[in-house]
Amino acid sequence: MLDIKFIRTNTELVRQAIINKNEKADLDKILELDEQRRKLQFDFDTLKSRQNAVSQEIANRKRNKEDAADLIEQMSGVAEEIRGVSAELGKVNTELEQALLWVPNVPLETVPVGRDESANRIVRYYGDQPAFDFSPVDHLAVAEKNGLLDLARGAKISGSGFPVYTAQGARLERALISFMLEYHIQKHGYTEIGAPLLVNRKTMTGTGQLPKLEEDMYHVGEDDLFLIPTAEVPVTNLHSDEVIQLPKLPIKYVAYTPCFRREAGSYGKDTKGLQRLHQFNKVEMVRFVEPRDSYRHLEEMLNDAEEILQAFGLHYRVVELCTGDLSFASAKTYDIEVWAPGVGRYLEVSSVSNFEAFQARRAGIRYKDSEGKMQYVHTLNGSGLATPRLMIALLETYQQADGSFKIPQPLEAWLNLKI
RNA sequence: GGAGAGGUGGCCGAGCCGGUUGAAGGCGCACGCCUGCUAAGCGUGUGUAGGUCAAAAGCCUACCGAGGGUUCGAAUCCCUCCCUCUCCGCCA
Repeated sequence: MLDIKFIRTNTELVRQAIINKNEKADLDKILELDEQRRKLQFDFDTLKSRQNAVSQEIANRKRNKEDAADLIEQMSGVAEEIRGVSAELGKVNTELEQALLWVPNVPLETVPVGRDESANRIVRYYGDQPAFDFSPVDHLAVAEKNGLLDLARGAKISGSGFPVYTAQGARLERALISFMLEYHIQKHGYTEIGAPLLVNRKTMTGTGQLPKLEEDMYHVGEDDLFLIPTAEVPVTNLHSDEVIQLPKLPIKYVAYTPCFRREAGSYGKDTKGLQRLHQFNKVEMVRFVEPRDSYRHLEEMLNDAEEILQAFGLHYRVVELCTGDLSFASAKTYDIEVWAPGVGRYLEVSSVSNFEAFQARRAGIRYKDSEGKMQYVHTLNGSGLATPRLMIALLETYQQADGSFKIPQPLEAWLNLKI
C-alpha cells in the first residue's frame, strides 16, 4: 500500500495513477478518514495525557498516606470519555486501513499510459521465428502423438484446466523445473526456498492479492487458508514484519511451486491445451533490495528469466506493460512472451515486476539504511519460468516432420539419468 | 484432539501480592577514552509508531503475543483468541 502521508501530499498523482490503472479507490474518502483520524488521535492523546498526570499525583499522595478521593472522583468520568474516543479512533483507523488496501501502486513515470495491452510497448525480440519445411502442428498434436499429456483424464478427476502429464511428458516437465532451479541457483546466485502452498489471509494481503482478487483464489473455508496463485506470495512474506540487516541485502530467493488460479471471468479465453490452467508449475524468483538499486535489479531479473529461453534456443519478445495492464501492486512490469509456432502466437511465460515499497509496506518488510534510519525494502519478483507455456513453445518448436519430438540439449542430462 | 508450561526491547533475561518500569541486569551494537598490536578495561549512548513543529531539538501519546474487561491507574488482575515448547492420543 501507499504511505498515507504520500497520498496526502501527492493526491493528484495518486488520483491519476488510479485512473491510469483502471482502478477505483476512493481517495476523497481516504483523506477525510485521515483527517478524522488525526483529530481523534489528538483528542485521545490530550485526554490520556491528563489522566496519566493525575494518576501520577494519586500515586504520590497514596505513597505519602494522603487522601486522594477528590482526584479519583475527578477522574472517574475521564476514563469513560477516553473509552469513547478510543473506540471511535479504532473504528476510523480500521476503516482507513481497509480503504488504503484498495489503493493501487503508482506506476513509474516512464511506464506508457494506456487502457489495455494494446498500449504495451515491445522492448525487443530475441532470435527469429523458426522455419519449418513442413506445416507445424500445435502442442496438443505433438503431445498426443508422443503420449505426453492426458487432459481428458485431468478433466475427469478434477476439471478442465487441471493437466495430467504422462510418461515422457511428466519427466520433461519435471526436468524443466530442475533445470531452471539449478540454473538460477548456480548461475545467478539465488537461494532455494521450499514454501507452503496454503497460506493465511494476512499473507495474501501482504503481497496485494487480497482484498482485490479474492474471487481468483481457491479458498479453504474451514481454516481460512488460500492456495497460492504464485510462489511470490509465501516467499515475499517470508520476511513480513521483520527488519532485515543491511549487509544481508540484496536477498535473492528462487522457489518452485505449483500455482492455483480460479481464473474467474476468463472463461473461454485461451482455453486450448496448456495455455490457461487452474493448476500449473512455476519457478519464481524473488528479491528484497535497497530502494536505490531496485530498477537495476529489475533489469537483472528480466535477464535471468530470458537466459532460460535462450538456453532452449526459443524465440521470444520482451514487452513493457502499460499502466492499464500493470498489476495492482506493480510499479513497472516486463512480460516475456515466447513464440509458439503451432498456435502461432506469442505466449506470456514470465512477468517480472518491481513493486518498490508497496508490498513491503503492506507486509512490514523493513531494513535500517546506512544512516540507521528505518526504511521499507523494495521487493521484486519474476517468473523464471512457468512450465505450461514453456512446454507449448518447446513441443511446437522442436517437433519433427515425422511427428516426433526432439529433446532440447540442456534437458538431456535430466532425462537420461541412470540409476 | 487432550493435559501442562510459556510468549517482555536486536538477543538473553528480571519484574507479574497494580502506581516515578519504555521497562533492572547481561550480551550485542555505536561513539569516545585507554592500551606496542590484539584481547581485556573504562565512560556515554542505543526500540518502533503516531501527533505537534517549516524543520531539527523538544514535548505529548501508544506499544511488554492479539483483542476485550476490571480500576483513578495494568507488563502486572479477569476473559477470549493466536503462537511456541513438553507429554499423551491420532496420522504419516
